[in-house]
Amino acid sequence: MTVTLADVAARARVSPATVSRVLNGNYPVAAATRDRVLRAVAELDYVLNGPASSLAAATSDLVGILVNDIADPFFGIMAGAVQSAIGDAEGRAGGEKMAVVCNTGGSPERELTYLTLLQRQRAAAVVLTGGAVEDPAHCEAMASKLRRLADGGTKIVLLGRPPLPDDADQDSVLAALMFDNRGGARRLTEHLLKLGHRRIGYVAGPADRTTTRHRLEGHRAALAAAGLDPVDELRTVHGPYDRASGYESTAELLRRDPELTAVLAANDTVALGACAALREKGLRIPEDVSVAGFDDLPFSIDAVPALTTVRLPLQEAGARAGRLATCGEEPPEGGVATVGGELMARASTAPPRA
Amino acid sequence: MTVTLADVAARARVSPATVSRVLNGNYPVAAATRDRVLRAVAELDYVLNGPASSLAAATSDLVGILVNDIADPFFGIMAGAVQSAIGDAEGRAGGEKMAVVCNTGGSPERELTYLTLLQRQRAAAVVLTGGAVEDPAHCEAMASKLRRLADGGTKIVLLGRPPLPDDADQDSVLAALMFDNRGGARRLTEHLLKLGHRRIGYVAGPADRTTTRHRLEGHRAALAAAGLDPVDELRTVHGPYDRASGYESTAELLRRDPELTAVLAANDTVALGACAALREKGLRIPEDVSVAGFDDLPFSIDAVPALTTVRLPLQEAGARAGRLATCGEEPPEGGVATVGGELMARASTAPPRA
DNA sequence: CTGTTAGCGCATTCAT
DNA sequence: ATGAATGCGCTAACAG
Repeated sequence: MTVTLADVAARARVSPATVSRVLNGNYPVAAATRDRVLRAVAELDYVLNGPASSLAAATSDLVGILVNDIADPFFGIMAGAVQSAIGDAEGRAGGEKMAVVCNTGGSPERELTYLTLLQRQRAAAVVLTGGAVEDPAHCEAMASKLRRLADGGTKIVLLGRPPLPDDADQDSVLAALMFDNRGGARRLTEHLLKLGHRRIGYVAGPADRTTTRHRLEGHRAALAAAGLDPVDELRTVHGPYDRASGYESTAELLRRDPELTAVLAANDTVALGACAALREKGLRIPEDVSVAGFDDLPFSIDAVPALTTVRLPLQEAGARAGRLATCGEEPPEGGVATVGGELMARASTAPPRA
Repeated sequence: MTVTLADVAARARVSPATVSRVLNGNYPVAAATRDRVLRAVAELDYVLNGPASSLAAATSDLVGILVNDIADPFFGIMAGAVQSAIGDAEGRAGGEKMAVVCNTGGSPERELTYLTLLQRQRAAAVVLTGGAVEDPAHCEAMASKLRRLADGGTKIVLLGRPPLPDDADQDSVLAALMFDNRGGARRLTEHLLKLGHRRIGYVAGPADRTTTRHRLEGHRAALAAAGLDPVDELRTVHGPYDRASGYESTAELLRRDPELTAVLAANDTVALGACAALREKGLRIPEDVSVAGFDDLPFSIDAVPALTTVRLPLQEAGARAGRLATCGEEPPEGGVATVGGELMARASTAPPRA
């Protein structure tokens, strides 16, 4: 019923091995033979059996991309860039790697599950995007899972996530590309301080995420440098990285300190929710309250007023991660690189009212 | 080196067949034996070899989700919903299907390439999301590719895409869930007409997409019903489904007719670009020009003014597609179902100036 | 440059 | 309820 490589071989009057060789293109084959084989492939409408091929070769052309939230452009942009880089990397027809994105929904369990599934498929590489959960038990589980994946030949790349705490574990990852969340948040806060703000509320992400912690640390470092109380719990509220959290947390912040003159959000999406809450209270942005986000997602420039934020090179970093995963680029010194963010000062921030 | 099923069998003092049976859970096994096997699996840290398993069983647990643009939440939301539905569908541990999303970037070639890759993997199901390209050659190529996939046992579900033109081809797809793009666009235009608008510009999507065509048809149907020129080419501009297109096309529309009182955009993202262009020209929304989008993505309600649009049940439709793909739900009558959109009249539309 | 040979690791008959 | 035997379709030595 189904056409196999042997059928193609018979039709082209060559051995199965030869067919395999032209299909994989990694071995010299006479041009005439190759043509004959290719013609047979076309005539029989043959499609390679992936599982059989992976079984025999002990590797597959699958590359997994793990994301926390596929509906969030922050991840979508990175995933798209990784995928493009992986597709472009291959020259020969048929030699394409298949990049597949897996949506963990931010759940540690699903993250582990997907890694197991990818391990099962003998994935060629795995790119883990976004902040990691900092729970010790989960960290350990992840580290050992990654080590086993690496032992099985899977390349591991971290994108927007810090290297594993234990150096021995980190050895199993090819490279970690992290964003300068601390620096970005610090510059954002400094920008606000320079404008004259002293009562700044902070809508943070989920408490147990590295991204959340780093951004918060940067924010607090700037406050401390300005002689303000760096750990003013009154002015920090945690919540998910979504619009609703921005809305609710901002309302809460306002309740705690009605005199707030600025709200810093964990990311742009949260900032949008913050704006909505502020506006609903009759507060103008930036005249009454300044607002800033993080990431500079495409919609941020179209917010009204345009959102002050920190631009992260998601596209470039994603592409680089893709090249690293397919060995199209040398890993950075020590396997870790930090890519910076750029402060985009726009209309949503201004000096506080007098 | 790598632990195989045979190793587990040896450790558990049973035959490989028994191990296979407890792992797949589709065969009676004594509780005591099962425990012994599971313990051995845990102790040896065994992970099933996917390719080998797929080869022997002639099927895999991969489900492909094709999207036009993974960075666009329109697709992200659907993909996430499909993925959740697929994950939830499975009861037994280890029996998880692996949903993988493939980013075609809107390119017909990449769409075909991914389908071949999925065919190669003997995917259990494929969900094709978003509008289709209407080029006849590509349609034919797609139809034959889908038929071969279906012949190989892969379930095909169309999500937000019309059934294949040829009934014989459509037989190979399990179900087509389409959005009522025509009806939604028509209601949107009627809303504008009722407000008193007569000079309405339309920023359409790429010319060769079904979604584009249907939305445009709905718009024109409403115009015709109101006695206006339905095919006023002067007031229609095509472009990609992105912000830049909305920006540029709106500028063009304004150039053609500076007296425009409303701009209808192909989707919400495009509408945001349209707003930016309008604002830059010093035009107020909605006092000078009304604007409306389509889809009701999460950010639309936070636009200023809040965007009038048509809400599509992306989440629900995605979940349903996922259930259909995993046979967790009966296909609709005739294999085709249309899900409606809801007009969300918000602040970005108002009567034209007098 | 091409053919021959031997598994890759598992699911599945068929026995028992 | 369990074991033994067979082959899924392909790649990778090894010859020639």
